[in-house]
Amino acid sequence: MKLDSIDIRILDILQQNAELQTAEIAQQVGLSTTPCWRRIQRLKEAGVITRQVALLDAQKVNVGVTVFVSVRTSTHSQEWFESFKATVQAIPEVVEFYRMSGEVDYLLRVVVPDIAAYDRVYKRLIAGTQLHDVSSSFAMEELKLTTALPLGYVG
Amino acid sequence: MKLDSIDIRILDILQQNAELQTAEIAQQVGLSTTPCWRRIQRLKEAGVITRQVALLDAQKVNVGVTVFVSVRTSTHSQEWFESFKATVQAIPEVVEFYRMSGEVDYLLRVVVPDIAAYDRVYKRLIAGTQLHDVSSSFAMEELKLTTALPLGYVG
DNA sequence: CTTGAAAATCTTCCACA
DNA sequence: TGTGGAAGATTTTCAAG
Repeated sequence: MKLDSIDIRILDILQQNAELQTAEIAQQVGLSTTPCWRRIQRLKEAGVITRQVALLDAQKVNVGVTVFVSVRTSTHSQEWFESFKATVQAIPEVVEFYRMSGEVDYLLRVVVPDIAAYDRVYKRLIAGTQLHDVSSSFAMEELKLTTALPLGYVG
Repeated sequence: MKLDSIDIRILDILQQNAELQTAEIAQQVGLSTTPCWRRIQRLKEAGVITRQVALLDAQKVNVGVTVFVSVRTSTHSQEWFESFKATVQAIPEVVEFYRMSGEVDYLLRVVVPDIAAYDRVYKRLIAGTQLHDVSSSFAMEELKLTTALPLGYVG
């Protein structure tokens, strides 16, 4: 799908705040509401906008601690991978999970209330699947965390 | 702020999909629309719900490549930190940025279209600030990535 | 908390330039 | 593409049980 500069501005706005009404967005991009509404519709249908969600304050829901977990494994069978993947995906404290290139095989971001809770997640991780090496790093300070993707590479 | 089990179910729903109308959410949690609407309002005012955003398809906006960047530094002055922080926060390709405990001082998640684009971000990172050691790992596969926080620790 | 309903606001779509 | 407006939904507020 082709996106012009107005589409990009609309996406930029919606990535910051999806509660704005169509008329207000239209005004900000210099359109009247109908064509703006049509563009947003098109962006959703094309799957550029995948969904709209509420973001919560991590402190206020008591998961203020972020831990990055690096996993190295020796087993590389498909069967093992499927089982490990399913285990990890089912843990709600794991909010990100990647297969990596380089030294580390997998990288996870885990959010928990405290170290004790992390330890329980850790035990759940290593239970069941053979992991060669698991190393945890704690985030001391969150300097930036955004869901807004950069839009400079579109088109 | 105290959250009961109905609030938690409402948050769970809104974390998945913030487009649902109040009446539908009310039905799902077994309430009529008025009290459900009031709860959502309260959750926003209390700052539990911080905002509502549109999520985009990373492939479709041409930033399908995720890179994790580990930064080690020798300079630890406040002045240096402020300057580094400002530099990094201003780079839109950096979507996450943490100060870490342990071996690595900072960890960044960067999204770009390809390796060449990453190299430009990399150069921008090391320009200006003295970095002792910068190591990049590429994500080969995104196994899980969610904005939904676990709600098992509330209350 | 529930129901029911009124008022204000938005979204959605139509006809037309 | 764009504009303006009509029709239909929704949100938001209120009174009363």
